[in-house]
Amino acid sequence: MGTKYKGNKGEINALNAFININRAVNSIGTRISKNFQQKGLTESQFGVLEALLHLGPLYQKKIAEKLLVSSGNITMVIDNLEKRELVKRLRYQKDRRYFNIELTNKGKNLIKSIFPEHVKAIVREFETLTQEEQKVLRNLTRKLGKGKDLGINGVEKND
Amino acid sequence: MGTKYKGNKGEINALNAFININRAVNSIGTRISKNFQQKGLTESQFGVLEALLHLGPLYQKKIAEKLLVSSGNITMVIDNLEKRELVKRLRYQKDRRYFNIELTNKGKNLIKSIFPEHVKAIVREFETLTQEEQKVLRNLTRKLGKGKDLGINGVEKND
DNA sequence: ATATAATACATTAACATTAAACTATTTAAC
DNA sequence: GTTAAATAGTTTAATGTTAATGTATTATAT
Repeated sequence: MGTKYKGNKGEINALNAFININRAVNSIGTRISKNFQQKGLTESQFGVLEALLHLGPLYQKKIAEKLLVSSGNITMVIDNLEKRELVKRLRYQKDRRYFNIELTNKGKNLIKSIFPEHVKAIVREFETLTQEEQKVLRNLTRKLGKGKDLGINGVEKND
Repeated sequence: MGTKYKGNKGEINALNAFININRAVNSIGTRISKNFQQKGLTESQFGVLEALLHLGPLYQKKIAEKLLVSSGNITMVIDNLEKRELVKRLRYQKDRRYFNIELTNKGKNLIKSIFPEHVKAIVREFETLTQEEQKVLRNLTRKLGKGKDLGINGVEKND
C-alpha cells in the first residue's frame, strides 16, 4: 500500500493522504459519472446543465468559474449543448459582450430527470462512511482545499 | 457554502462531502501540478515518468493500470515522451506483443530533478492539516475509494 | 495442425482542456 | 470625444481522454 518513496514521516503521511484522496475521487467519480454518461452527457456537459438548473441562467464566464475550467473550454461545451438544443445563447442587449445561457425545455427536462439519480449515486458511495465520518471528511477537505495562501499581513485570502 | 439542492440530511451530508472533496483535490492538484508543468510535462507524462522511476520498466498495459487511464491514451502519452527522448520502447522478444517502456538517461535525470520538489509541494499543501488529521483523512478516503462493490456471496471484491 | 480466443498495442472520432492569440464590445483616461 | 485598456467570448494548436475498431501476436481448443 501507499507510496514507495522513502522519506521522513511527515512526507510519508502527506504522500499517503494525497494518494488516497486522489484515488477516492477518481474511483467514486468514475462510478457516479456512469449515470449521466448513459444519457449521453459528458461530465462538463452535466456540470453546465446542473449549474443552470440550480442557479438559473448564467453567462459563460460565470459558468467557467463555477466549473473551474477555462473560458475557451466553456465555449466548446456550450457549442455542443446548443447543437443538441439543450441550452440556448441569448445575447444580452445591455452589454453585447455577454451571452446569457439558458436551459431549453428539453435541457431542463433532461437534467431534472437525471439529477435525482445522481444524488442517489453520491449517497450510495458515501454510505461506506457514517454520517459523522462524512462530516469529518467534509471539514478536513474544506480546510485542505482552502490551502494556506496568505494575503498581505497574514490575513486569509480565501473566504 | 455547500449544495443548493434541498434534500434530507443524509443527502445533504453526502453532497457536501462530495463537493468539498472534489474541490480540495482540484485545488491542491492545480497548485501541485505547477511544478512539473513548468518543466513542460503534463500530468499524464509526469505520472508515467514517476511510475517508471519508482517501479522500473513497465509495459504499456501496466502503466495504464497504474494511472487508471485507457490503453489508447497511454499509447499517445508514450509517443509524446518518446518524441522528447524521455523514454524508449523496447520490443519484448519472448512475447512480441509487449513493449517494455524504459526511462532514458535524459528522462531519468528529468524526473529525478523534479520529484523532490513535487514531494515538498504535497507536504506544503497538507500542512494545513495536522499529522493526525492527515492520517484520519487517509483512512476515510481509503474506505471511500474502495466503495462497497460486493462480489458473489457478499464477499468484498477489493483487497 | 488449424481454427478460435485472448491479449497488447495502435488508430480513429468525438469531446475535453489549456494557453495564447484574436475579435467585438464597453469602459476609462486624457 | 478620441485613444487606450479592460472584458466576454472565439479560435487555434497541442495534448489528453475514452470507446470502439483494427492489427499483430500468442494461447487454447478440438
